Amino acid sequence: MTFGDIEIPFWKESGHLLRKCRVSGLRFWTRDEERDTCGDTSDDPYTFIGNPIIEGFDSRGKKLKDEMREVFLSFFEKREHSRIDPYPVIARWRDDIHLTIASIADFQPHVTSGQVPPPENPLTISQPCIRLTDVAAVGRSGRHLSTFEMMAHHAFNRPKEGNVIYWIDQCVRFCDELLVDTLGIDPVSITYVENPWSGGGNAGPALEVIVGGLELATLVFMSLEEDDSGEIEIKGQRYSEMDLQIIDTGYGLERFCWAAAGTPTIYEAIYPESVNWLKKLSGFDNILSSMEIDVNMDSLLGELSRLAGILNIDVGTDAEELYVNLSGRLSESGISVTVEELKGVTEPLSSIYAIPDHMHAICNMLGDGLVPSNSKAGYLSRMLARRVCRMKDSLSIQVSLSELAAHHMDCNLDMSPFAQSREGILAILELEESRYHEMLRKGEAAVRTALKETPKDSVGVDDQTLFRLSEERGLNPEMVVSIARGMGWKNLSVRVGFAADMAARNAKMTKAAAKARKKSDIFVLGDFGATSTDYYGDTKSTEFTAEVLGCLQVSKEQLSSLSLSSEVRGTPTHAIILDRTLFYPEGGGQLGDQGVLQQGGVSARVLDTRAQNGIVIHLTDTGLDTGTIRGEVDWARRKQLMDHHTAIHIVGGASRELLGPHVWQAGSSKGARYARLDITHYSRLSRGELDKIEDRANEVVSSNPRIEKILLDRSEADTSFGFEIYQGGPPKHQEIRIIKIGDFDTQACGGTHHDNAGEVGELRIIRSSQVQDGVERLQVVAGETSREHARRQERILDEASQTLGVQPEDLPRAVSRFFEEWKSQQKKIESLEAELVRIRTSGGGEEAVEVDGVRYVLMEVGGGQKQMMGMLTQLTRDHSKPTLAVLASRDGGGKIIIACTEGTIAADKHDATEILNEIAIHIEGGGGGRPTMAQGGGSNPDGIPAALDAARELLGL
RNA sequence: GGGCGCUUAGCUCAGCUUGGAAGAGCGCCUGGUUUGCAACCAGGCGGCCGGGGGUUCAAAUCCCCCAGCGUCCA
Repeated sequence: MTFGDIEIPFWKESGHLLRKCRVSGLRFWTRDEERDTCGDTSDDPYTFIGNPIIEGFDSRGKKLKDEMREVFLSFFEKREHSRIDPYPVIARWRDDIHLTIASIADFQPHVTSGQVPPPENPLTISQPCIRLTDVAAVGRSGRHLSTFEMMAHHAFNRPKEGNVIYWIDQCVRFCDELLVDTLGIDPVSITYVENPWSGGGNAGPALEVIVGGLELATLVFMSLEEDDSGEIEIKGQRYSEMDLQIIDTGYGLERFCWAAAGTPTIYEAIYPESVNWLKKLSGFDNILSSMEIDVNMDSLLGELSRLAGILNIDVGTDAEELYVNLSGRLSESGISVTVEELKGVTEPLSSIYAIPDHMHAICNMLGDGLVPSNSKAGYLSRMLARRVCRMKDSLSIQVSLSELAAHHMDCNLDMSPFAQSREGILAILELEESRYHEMLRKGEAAVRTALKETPKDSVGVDDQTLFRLSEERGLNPEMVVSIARGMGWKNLSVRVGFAADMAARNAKMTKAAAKARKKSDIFVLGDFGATSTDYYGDTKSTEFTAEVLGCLQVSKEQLSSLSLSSEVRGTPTHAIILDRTLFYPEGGGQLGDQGVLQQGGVSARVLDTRAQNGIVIHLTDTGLDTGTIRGEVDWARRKQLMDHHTAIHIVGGASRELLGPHVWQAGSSKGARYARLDITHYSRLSRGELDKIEDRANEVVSSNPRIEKILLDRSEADTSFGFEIYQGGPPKHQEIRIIKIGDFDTQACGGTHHDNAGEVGELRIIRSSQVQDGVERLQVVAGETSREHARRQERILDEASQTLGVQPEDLPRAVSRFFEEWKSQQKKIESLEAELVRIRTSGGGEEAVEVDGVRYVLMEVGGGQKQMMGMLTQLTRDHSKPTLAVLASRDGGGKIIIACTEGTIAADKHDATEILNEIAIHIEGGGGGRPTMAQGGGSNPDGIPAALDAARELLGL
């Protein structure tokens, strides 16, 4: 028996036969003696369209989903599974993915690695998931969705400890019983296909459950983990058995609904209200009747679904290519439509189908408190919102994005589990749509500029231009072409294959970027045990004795990878490891402690403190021997760090309270001199809003609530406080340290905090800036730093107002008056200079000599380059007086400008650049320009007369 | 997290590749034309070319840093 083969008693008991698929070559189990394909191949059409394979469900849409979900969950509840609530679609407990992509994602990595026990065992859940990898196929394929619910039953077994809930045989029995007995599916139509699964560091045998050409579920028996010395090899990676053996199943709720509804596409089964509404709004029926296609619509759509499912639409698949393909395949099935007709029907239809799917994803994401942004998870929601905007534009639908959302929430969503309010979602989407329109508006100018060199009758745009417009301006090729057509490039189109090339280009760039990424431990720490972290015991104690376990030299490479903060004074030479410490190592955005370690007569300054794998590293300026030391933490600095850290929690809580549940911590940093907090928010913050947050935060400080520090088990922390506690990022340990500031704010945090909020004293939000779209950075000072900040501000004001001789409160008015005066004086100087130029050049002067019809003016003048330019213009503008002018000034190291009247005999006879190059040596400089106008400068102003003499000589004057 | 782009007149943007007197359209002001409006004609006002450093005789233009804004990918 090879890996992936599944031999269980159930097969025999239930009359299943083992077959090998003649198309895919995979082994599968079936009750159908005649069957020779596994069910999920290009030879297995959907059989349920117009002919549901699951009976007894008359409803559609949300009601159908609710009923189907309930059947599933209660089925497993009756079989000893505990039902648990779904997790958010934003996977904030993980740092490797942004979105929840499967039910098992809820339990990765902490539960699946065995660190933390599952919340229930066995359990059943229906987890909303979002996957954007196939987003281009949504609406086109008839079955792809970006948002779906993965219904699941999970069991976590520890066979080595004799703790087995159930394994493969029982799992398949549950599945089969659900499909046949509860949902009434014809047992003969079910196939179980063996197809081992691997991903995310784990692997195991798996069964795909296929009915009517549709994969309804996947049963994964996760039993292996990556291990380079493991015995089992899958796809080039070696694996070994892991202690935890996990039943990981996934039943596609929407697919069950589709199979029960038998509609032409999955979208009509789950979003019927939205599809009908959008059809009406876009006048889709009129489009159809005007085309006079002689084909039954439902059978065309059913056929399209079937074919699209088989034709394997991937990201980057070219729509054009697909159409040609589809049209060909349709005619094989006896449906005759041209590519153009097909497009006319399916282009609008694919948008009508995709919009509700995308809205579902958007509402779920925003409901979980996500803020659209231009990076990370926020970007995903923006991308979907922009796709919807484009699609509704192409359908010429006159409703706003937020109206679409309102309709979607009314028909398809239960808003009660969400953190974000309905109004909040609508407000965010209105902003998103206005941003989209702003981008389009700016895009027009970008397209015009980019196509400047392109002839109006071109049929294509070069690839580079399209790549750039897409990456820099957010204009995809179709948008570029449609904008350009509106501006006169009537024949433009996107070349076939471009979309695929662009996807390939992105994939290549991503791959290159991923290669560059790498992170590793800075210090080699060998066998040192974890340091006892005594700083948690009493955050106020500063003196301790400890044993030196080791002392390492700090190398140059280590120093540079440490990237020390600017608050570190001096350069660490040694890394000292103790058995216990009161020095808090940099972590959770709080900088490391400083202080001294004393041993006998030797005193080592601790410049910074770090931690690596639980071992605290004291970075010092002197080495110490093994033995006892006495340590002292710099209390003034620690107090300031604690002030800032506690203040940041309070400001975060106040922001969330005042701005809304979408406010999450996106990063933070706490030093002794200042602290900053990055929060997610969808618009810039006004000073007024900052004041309100500051006031609220100070209110909390002065009400002086107790700050509790609670140690909890991971799963206990999750259930009692929710994911909101992970503001600082995904938890990394099984034991969670909770910082609870009265009833005001609760967060998981490893930092040092006061025991009472009042110890912060006072805090101020100095300013806010935007880190990226959707993330605001608040600069906070607290305690002594806050007072120091106020004093510094006053000093600045005093200094400035003394210089101007005004009272500080008059400063703004005085400054703007001075600025205005300065500008108008600049104007006056300019006009006076022009006047001077007129005077100096009007007479022609004694410097002017006329030879052979050319007037020569050589003179030394005062003033700068600009003034000389003005003179030259005066001298050489008059075509009736051909002139060669050489002006020189001692300004700034010496300047020479030479010009002749263009288009006259003066220009024919002389080359200004040549003359300049000949004479510039006298001022030790150089220069250049056009034959009719040259300018240069040098570093020897006293050479000016010599230069002018040289010019006279050169010109034979 | 990894890229790319933008910042020039009140507004929308050229100019930057290849350094050499800061531009266009719209708006605004004055005058003309018109019964009036719209339109048109002539003229004018309006610029720390985002900030700081560097290279250069010379920087809106080339290089570096900072700030603000936009955008793509994961």
